[in-house]
Amino acid sequence: MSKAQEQKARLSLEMLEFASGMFKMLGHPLRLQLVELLDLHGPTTVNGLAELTGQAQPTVSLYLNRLKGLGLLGSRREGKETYYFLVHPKLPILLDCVRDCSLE
Amino acid sequence: MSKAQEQKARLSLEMLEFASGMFKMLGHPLRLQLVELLDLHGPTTVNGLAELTGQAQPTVSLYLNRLKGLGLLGSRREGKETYYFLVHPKLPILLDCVRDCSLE
DNA sequence: TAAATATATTGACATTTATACATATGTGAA
DNA sequence: TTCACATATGTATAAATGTCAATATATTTA
Repeated sequence: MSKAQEQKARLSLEMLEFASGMFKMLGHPLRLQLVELLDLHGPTTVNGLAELTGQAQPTVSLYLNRLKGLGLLGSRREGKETYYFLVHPKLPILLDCVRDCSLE
Repeated sequence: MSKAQEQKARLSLEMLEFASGMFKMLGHPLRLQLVELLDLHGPTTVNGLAELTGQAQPTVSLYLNRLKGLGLLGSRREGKETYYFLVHPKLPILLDCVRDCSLE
């Protein structure tokens, strides 16, 4: 089977569940903004993101944890601070899609 | 400003609202499956999609209308049947992202 | 150990959303 | 107009989610 045919194979129900879960997680303005800011600024602390978004710290922390739980983000602790960063390889592509849309 | 810099401009709150609304709409297994099937098969009737997904007709009709309302799908009536089809230009790109993920 | 700072967790409430079912609307053929 | 079929809409209940305040945990410094 050629590569093009492979790419157009029908998605399994399992994959649909997984992918829709991803989209659902991005289907919230603040969560999408957090991902976008991490794409622009690289690893950032919870308070840094709270200031950039103007949201309360517990709210930001909660969403960052949920994004991490789904495999979209990672985190590392440095002293008192926790830096979050993108880990899922497709996120920059999705964000570029969104940026393209905003230019049209 | 270079094209690369344009592409990395920070998204407006308006755009974040709009884009997260799109992702939210795709954040449901059946809605994502409907979009995927329309990408694979081209324009398809409501009953056709109900059979392909195994879901009840009212459920499929409801979701198709919501996808259309957000500008992701279009429809045309031919006699008794209504054909739905993709209209948003970024959907095939997003679906290819998902298909790529399922191969890794 | 105590205090200060950064982050994570919990609980309560309102709102939204999913789901299933019944039914209404619209179309073409008899 | 009446019937049969395709689609759309409405309703009710259950489940999931957002939001925010209070509080707990963890780390560093005094």
